[in-house]
Amino acid sequence: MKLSAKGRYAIKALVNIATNDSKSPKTLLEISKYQGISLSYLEQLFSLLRKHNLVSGVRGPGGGYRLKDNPDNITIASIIKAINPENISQVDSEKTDDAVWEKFSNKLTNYLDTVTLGSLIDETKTSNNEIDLDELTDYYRQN
Amino acid sequence: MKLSAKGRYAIKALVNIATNDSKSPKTLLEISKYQGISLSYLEQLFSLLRKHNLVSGVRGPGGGYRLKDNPDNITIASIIKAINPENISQVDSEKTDDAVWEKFSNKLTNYLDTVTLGSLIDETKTSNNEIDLDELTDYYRQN
DNA sequence: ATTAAACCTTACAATATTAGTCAGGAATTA
DNA sequence: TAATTCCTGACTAATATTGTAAGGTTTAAT
Repeated sequence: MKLSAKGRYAIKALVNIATNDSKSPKTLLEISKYQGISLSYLEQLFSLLRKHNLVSGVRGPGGGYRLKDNPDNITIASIIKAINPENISQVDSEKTDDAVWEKFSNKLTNYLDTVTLGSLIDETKTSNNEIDLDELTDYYRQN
Repeated sequence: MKLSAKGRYAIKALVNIATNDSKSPKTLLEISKYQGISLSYLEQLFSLLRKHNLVSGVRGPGGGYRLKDNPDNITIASIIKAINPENISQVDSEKTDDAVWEKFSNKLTNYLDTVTLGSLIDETKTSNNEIDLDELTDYYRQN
């Protein structure tokens, strides 16, 4: 479980996509401009995110990226796991005899499994394209 | 909020001290042998931990380190904060305009404020030098 | 056909972290 | 007083992180 700038970029980018009001998918170029990060770096990140089934890419003009699931179903733990290549399984198994760290790591992972993209999105901010049912109900009641 | 090997060493070392059964304080030499890490590196870590009032050193022969507080009162957040010099306040203030990351960081810090050293120590393992009150009560009830 | 975008690969470089050495103190107590 | 330990700071080498650059291929909309 590693928390670094890489993870921060990934989480921010995914929130960016999650809050995308447009019908068409979000391009990495837009995200790169918004976050002030190179397109190339984002491509590397999204290659991993795509391989781990968190996003799906749409090629060609008008293409871009969409989330593969509802923001409320995408956890921070799954994002961090996706971008952290844990190929070094030998090192990992060496470390697993460390009960203390394993216990903490488990606690943290369990927690990050409860934090979703949706929970990071400001609840008051509603999409332009979506209908707020409560507002609509209030409107009808008053008229 | 940075989670790295440095933090792992610090947390492990503090748990090591917390579970120290001996009357005398735990020496860094013992910890360095146990963890397979250099004494000098540990000294650097403990310099920070001491400055942040998490441990107190006892000098001279038979000296070593003790926790400054009960393991249940020492949080992971406070440990990580202690060993991560956040001198780079400019970078921090630049980043604070990032609502998403700030929200996540706050959530994580709040969580790590609830995880204590005590919660990482195996509950079943009781110190040799301490009296288990429940056991004592049971003993008296039976006799 | 042209274009915009994903998608892929490799190389490169700046910076940060990790892990440690070395050298010297200062304080404490057996 | 000598052993033990804390404490400090400077320095270094190896490695990992973080990111850019530069090329390409594939796909689909216009």
